Amino acid sequence: MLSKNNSMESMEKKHIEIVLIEDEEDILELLEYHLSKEGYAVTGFLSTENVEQFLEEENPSLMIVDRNLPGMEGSEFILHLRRLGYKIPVIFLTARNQEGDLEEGFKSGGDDYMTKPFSPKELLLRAEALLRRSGVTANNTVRYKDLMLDIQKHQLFINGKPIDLTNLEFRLLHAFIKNPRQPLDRDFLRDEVWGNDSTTFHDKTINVALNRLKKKIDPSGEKSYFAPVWGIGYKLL
Amino acid sequence: MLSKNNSMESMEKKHIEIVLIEDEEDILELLEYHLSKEGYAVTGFLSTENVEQFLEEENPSLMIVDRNLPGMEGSEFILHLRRLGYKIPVIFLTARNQEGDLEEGFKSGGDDYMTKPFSPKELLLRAEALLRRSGVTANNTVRYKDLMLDIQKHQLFINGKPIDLTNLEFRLLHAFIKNPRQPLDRDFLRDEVWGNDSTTFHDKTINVALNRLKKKIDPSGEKSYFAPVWGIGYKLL
DNA sequence: ACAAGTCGATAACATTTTGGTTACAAGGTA
DNA sequence: TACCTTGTAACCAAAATGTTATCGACTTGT
Repeated sequence: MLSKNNSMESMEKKHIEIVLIEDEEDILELLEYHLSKEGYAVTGFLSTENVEQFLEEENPSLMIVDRNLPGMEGSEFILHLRRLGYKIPVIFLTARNQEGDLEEGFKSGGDDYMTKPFSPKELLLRAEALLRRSGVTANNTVRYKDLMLDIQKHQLFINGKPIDLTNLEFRLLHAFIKNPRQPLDRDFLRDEVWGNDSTTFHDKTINVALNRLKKKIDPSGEKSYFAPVWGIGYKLL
Repeated sequence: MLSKNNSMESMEKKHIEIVLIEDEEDILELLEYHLSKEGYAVTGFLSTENVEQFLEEENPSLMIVDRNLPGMEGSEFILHLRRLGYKIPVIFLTARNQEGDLEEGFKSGGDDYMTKPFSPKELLLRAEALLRRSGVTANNTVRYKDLMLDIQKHQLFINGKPIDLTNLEFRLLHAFIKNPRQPLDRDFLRDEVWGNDSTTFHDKTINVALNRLKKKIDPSGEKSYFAPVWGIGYKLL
């Protein structure tokens, strides 16, 4: 009964990303465990380092941040992010419990504030409430293997590294990622990527376009994302 | 100094309505006092009775509700309101501190939860944070990096230095600051900045307008706030 | 296995599309 | 009128995409 319920929740929340910043490793692991169990996709950090870079690539729905971090203070970091225009919901964690801290946390743009020790259950409830209130923004991304296509940003990431694609290349790759391992024939690609209106459509247009795409996402040719299907078209491996 | 600050805050928040439901009269009065002092328009109730009728007439921005009320339980009442489609933000108050209560409060649609005794200061901070997250913006400035847009004054500040913008330039920059790092396509900008009524809309209108904006906010071109997204539009970096 | 035919890969070149910039015109406002 | 704002047009540059040619690889029939 319980496990069934959990698996159902996993299904629902699978796409919700949460960022966790906490320098005490055991607490970080504990929270990661609880959040993952609920079906959230959790990414943990031991400091604010690298978090900003992460945010440029992903669009997490929530951040849970310790106030007391090595290097940059948690609230300082959030204030910094707010100044940069990030509106992501934030729950602060703190060992201290002085009103000044509380105020600093909220004033720097936090949405909620929990004082250690707290029950994981309460954190989950507060996270859920905050996500509900924020109107959980579904992450508009499509993934395949190490490829990640952010539709909104119109950007491809390979292992987190951004790769610039042209419009045509983007549509082409999108078509393949939507149908992985499927041979896509030339007619389908013409409709899907180019639009079926073109009366004159040269045979080799697709070849050349795919060739350019291949070179851009795998210049050394070591990964071989695509394979030709003779007489039909191509497929994404 | 303090009073001056308070009066300024009052000016800003004057129009924000808060509903308070609390059966202990002394607590009700205490909270009414603190909230009013901050400039909120507070309406207090000793029970859930009549609240629904009140909501039909007014649109308060926040409700602060005791869990333990005569007649109908606070969480039960909020659940009832949620079922009716009310999305108003809710902060629960409770004397008890058992996890079951907490869960019931959040599950019934509450946004935050405070256990008595609590400091009025913390309640104010939490109320403010929740209002901010709900989009009730008492302050009308938008920031992005070193850009600060004062909506009311219709003025841009760069590192505190005022820069005069034309109407069009202001709307354009506002659109971008509201969606930082996102490519905004030409159709979106036409709707958002120009208004979709225009039948004849030249291709280059946006180019020229953005060009003028770029020159005005960064004459030397060293900061590169904007980047073109080929075939799509532009984005604010 | 081999030859012919078909299709894909690739590179070079051509064309089209799109963005940047400037100058000028139309309209509004002090 | 003298400005200021905004739209329009013209031109150029850059980027993206299409076209063509050549080569090589696979398939098939004998």
